[in-house]
Amino acid sequence: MPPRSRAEREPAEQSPVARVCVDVGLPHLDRPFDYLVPAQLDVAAQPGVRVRVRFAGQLVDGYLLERVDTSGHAGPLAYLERVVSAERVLSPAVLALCRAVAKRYAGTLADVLRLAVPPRHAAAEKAAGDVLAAGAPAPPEPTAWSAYRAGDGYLSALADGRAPRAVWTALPGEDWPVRLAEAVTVTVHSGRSAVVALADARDLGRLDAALRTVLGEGRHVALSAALGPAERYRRFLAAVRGQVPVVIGTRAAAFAPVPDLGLVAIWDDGDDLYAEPRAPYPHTREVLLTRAQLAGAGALLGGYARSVEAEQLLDTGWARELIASRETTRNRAPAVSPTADDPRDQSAARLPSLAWRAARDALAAGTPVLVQVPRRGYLPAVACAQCRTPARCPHCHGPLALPTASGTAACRWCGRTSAGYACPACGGRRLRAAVVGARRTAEELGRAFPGVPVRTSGRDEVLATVPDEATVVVATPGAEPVPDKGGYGAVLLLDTWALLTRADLRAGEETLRRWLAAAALARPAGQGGRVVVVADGGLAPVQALVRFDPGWLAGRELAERRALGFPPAVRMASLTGSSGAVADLLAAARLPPGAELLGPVPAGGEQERMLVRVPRSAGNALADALHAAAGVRSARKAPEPVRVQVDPLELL
DNA sequence: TCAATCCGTATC
DNA sequence: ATACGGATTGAC
Repeated sequence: MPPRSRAEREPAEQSPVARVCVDVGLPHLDRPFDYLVPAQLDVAAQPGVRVRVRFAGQLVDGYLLERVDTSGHAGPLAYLERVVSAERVLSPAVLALCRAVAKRYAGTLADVLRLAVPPRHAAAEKAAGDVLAAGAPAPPEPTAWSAYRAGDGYLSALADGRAPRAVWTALPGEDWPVRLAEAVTVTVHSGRSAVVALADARDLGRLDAALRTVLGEGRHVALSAALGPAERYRRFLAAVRGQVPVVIGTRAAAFAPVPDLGLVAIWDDGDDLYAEPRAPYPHTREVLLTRAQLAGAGALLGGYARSVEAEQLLDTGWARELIASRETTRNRAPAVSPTADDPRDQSAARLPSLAWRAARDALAAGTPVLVQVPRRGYLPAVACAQCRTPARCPHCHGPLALPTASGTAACRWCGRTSAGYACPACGGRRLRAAVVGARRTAEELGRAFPGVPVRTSGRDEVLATVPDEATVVVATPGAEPVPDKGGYGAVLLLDTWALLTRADLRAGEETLRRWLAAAALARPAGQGGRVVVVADGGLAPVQALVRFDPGWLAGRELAERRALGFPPAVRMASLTGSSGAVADLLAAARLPPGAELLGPVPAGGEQERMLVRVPRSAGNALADALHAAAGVRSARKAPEPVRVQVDPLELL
């Protein structure tokens, strides 16, 4: 009910001052503003509701953060214009989380709130949430967690209402959705709630199904951007209203409101989908860890692989290791053999003979075969057909694009065509697509294994499962179908050099992560399960795969990051913009002592990038300094923006 | 001396 | 962003 006229408005009797976070993206306005609550809005104007206020002459949206008795503001206060909805979408705990995330990432609270609270959908709000409050779920049964050394202890700690923190290295073949559902269920039984983050819709679907079975129907909601706005808001409201104790979902679910948090969990935290693309670019893992810290909740970082950040949590003692014994791991793992990528040793379909034999034997035994190939165009576009050296432009060293029908390859940077290309390494004159796409690989394999069905699973068309029979599946990383039962008889990892030679700090870790995701779907060696990786057996990621020991590689990588001074061993910020704007920001910033500047390097177009490096202990000071400097610039109406990213994923 | 305009600054 | 205040400029 809007007030009829300005003159009639009177302030509410109790706590007439509302502190409001206005939704403007300007860093220098990143603080609450005080408004008077008109008596008519007294009841609706509760902390956490959306409001509309007049700000600098225009109506803007905002969140009511708190009600207080008096304002420190010297001038007169304006009245709240409207309470958009009485729904309290921002809980105190989530507000505290958003503030911490904004601080950590040098961003504004308004920006983080946009990530945390989905857009309102009035119709969904009106339709009274009728999520069925199901009866008590079945008591948890003894679980397969005892295969891990501290597994039972971890679960009983959750059941006892404590807050254990662990990095969990899942066994090959592990039914991880069920294990996660068990951890969530014992937490719910302790009277607390849980939040679980998954990288993509497929993983989300698997955990969703496991929770229905283990926890019971109607006790959780799954949030993802793929839902329409109405359904997304409806499920968010179910959580806000305390109708479900468990929220699972992709990135944004890490902010989901649940009462009395007992556990945060994330599966496969190395997946780069967890890096939020919108300002201030927080990483889901960091959001959840911050949340566990603030709420005193347990934390579980699970995966077949181990990220360097997870390794660091073990190294600092923040989390404990949840891992099976070497013996158990050996018993569950397939046999892994590296084989050289030698063009002279190729049987059918460009397969090295070892890989071909492994596939043939698995098919003969009536088991499925998984072939993992990198996504087409993944990196170097074109390579020498003979020695596979990536083809580079002779003029500017940019990558060459696929040869056109006329046989010339054009540079993707400078556009020059090089008709008479000769490989600088071997003198070869023929070029080929560096990564053979999944589809063509499938055609070639179909010819190599006549009579066997060959299917593909890629980004555009993902197969969820594969039956336990003689079938070849060609999949790109992340799209590997899960075997109905038993597991693959053979897993072939092809064109691995395209992953390994990526110019990325995380290439080794990322390669192992993708290999393990495929290899973990193979049968144990005792049941004939084999993995053939077409790569040099001396490489560290290959050794880690052979031993199924991702912790070993993560430890090495962490040591290397320390030596090189890269995150997570240090805190870094990247500043991207025009060279003038970046210099301007740095001039305005009071960087903490010992801050080191790296760069500038060109960052595409007119843009360039500077890196600022500080010890981890100065991370907060760095973020504060950059946020303040951005505020000074925006107050001055500096025309050119600078993008500030703290610990960005792609650093090289 | 006054009004139109420019610039800087706060935005409750 | 926009709105306001104080300074600046130009014409009477």
